[in-house]
Amino acid sequence: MAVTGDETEAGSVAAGDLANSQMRNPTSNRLKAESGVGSLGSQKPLEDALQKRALRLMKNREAARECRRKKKEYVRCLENRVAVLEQQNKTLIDELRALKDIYQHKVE
DNA sequence: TCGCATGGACGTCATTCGCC
DNA sequence: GGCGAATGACGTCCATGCGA
Repeated sequence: MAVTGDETEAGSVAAGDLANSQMRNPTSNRLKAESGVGSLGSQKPLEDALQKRALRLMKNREAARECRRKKKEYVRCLENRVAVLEQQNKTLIDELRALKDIYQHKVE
């Protein structure tokens, strides 16, 4: 466990990640292209596009968190099930051994 | 003590899936 | 078909452990 949930919770983006994402994503250029806003004309469509993008990123960020939480829970459940089944298997093997033993003594 | 390997968590993008 | 939610893939950061 390196980074606790509390440290990076609730929209506090790690500085490195922020820089990273800005480096990788030529967002403003793409938005300009998408919104049809060039060097001239109203800034409104661009603002709308930026706002829409920010909202989408925020929602996706939260969705990703929830997705990871569910995945971890799922894995935990599977691990528990494995433990239970292994125990059952041991018990059944012991039972079988005991029954074989009883049978053997009766035959003799 | 330093450099490296590893693992966990994160954000973003691309894709898939289900609903309208 | 379009749209939003869910998820896989990827790159990054950070903490920790370990050997030189």
